[in-house]
Amino acid sequence: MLRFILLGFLNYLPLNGYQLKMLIDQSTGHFWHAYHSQIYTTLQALEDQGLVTSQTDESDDRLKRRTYEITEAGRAELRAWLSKPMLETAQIKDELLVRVFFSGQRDHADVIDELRIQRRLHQQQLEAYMAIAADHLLKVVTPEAPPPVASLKADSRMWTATLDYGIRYERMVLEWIDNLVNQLKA
Amino acid sequence: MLRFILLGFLNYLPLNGYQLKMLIDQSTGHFWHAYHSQIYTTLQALEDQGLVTSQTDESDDRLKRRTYEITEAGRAELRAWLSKPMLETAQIKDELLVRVFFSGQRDHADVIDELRIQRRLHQQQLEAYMAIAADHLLKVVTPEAPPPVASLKADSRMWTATLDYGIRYERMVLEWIDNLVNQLKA
DNA sequence: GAGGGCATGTAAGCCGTTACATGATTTC
DNA sequence: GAAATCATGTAACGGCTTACATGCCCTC
Repeated sequence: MLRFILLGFLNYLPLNGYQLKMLIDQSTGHFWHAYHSQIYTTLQALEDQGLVTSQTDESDDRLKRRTYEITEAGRAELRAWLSKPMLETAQIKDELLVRVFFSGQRDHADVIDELRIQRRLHQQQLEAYMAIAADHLLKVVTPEAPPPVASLKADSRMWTATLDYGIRYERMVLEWIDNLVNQLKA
Repeated sequence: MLRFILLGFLNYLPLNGYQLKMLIDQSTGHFWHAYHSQIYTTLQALEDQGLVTSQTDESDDRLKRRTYEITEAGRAELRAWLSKPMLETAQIKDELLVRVFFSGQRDHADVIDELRIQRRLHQQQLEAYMAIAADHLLKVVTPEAPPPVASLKADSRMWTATLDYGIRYERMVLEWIDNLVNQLKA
């Protein structure tokens, strides 16, 4: 999965591993996070498969900075992946729900405490999402240059859609927690 | 994680691997699924650690049926896990969101088609959740006997809470998809 | 006797997590 | 000169997925 995220970003412009990590943390990481270790190894794998090329920037400094560029094969791979629609839904994996499921015999007060911790965290996440301006992402991808791709507007709309998902998700969780806490207090 | 799910169920009553698989599929599997291969190997690991014991039923047939029972150490392990509250939120991992994120350059019609497939699947899941009566789970766990644990009522409430989560989640996703489809059509 | 449900296992491989490890540049 | 940020890697491990493999029992 991460391979497609990397190809997806490199499809916009050449980037190094560190920049990819930053981009992911601020965008796709909210629904598919990755550690830098995995990013570097996956980039290596993509290069071995000829889907990206890399070059060390010798020009301006002695920093071992490696910039990755997508190849035509890489773009084809990305397009092929996108063209095959998902036919199942994503599986939820949420430890909190497992904990709640088996919390029947726990002290209600303890369960409520835990739910309140979660509530605070989700509240923070909601606020973080709402603070992200829609065009913020545009700025991240294109620091001080005009868009390298013709219509980043269509992309921007999709980015906003995933942000919208995050907001709806966090609101839903907050409502669920509030509802459950109230029930447990009664 | 699966270890705690297994301990959680075995904390109610002794079960074999197959029964655990069935129970998971119908309950916790909605937020933490598991393949039978992992269930059997994890049960073996739990036994090696003295958290469960097993015995082959020789009594009535030649079927190699192995029933697992939780030990006192197992109950302690489960209690210890439950008593330590989660301090982070679960990470979402949703391929659909990754796909949407990078779908800016795709044909809108194709994206809409894909979203409609997802809509149908989520609609079905929502209906499945709503069809599950709250006491259904009670029946699954205690087929034709009185509850082995004093108050399964408290547990039942928690099970219902996770089911409620599922319903809220599916509704949220449906609304998000409808909203996005409408936007893409405009 | 064919198919579906009951029942249990092994093994390879992939992906992701955690930890270890290093070093330059920039800012206070 | 200390701390934060930029920048890149390796390695061990654990958990999950996929595939392979087997065999009984019951119903049609």
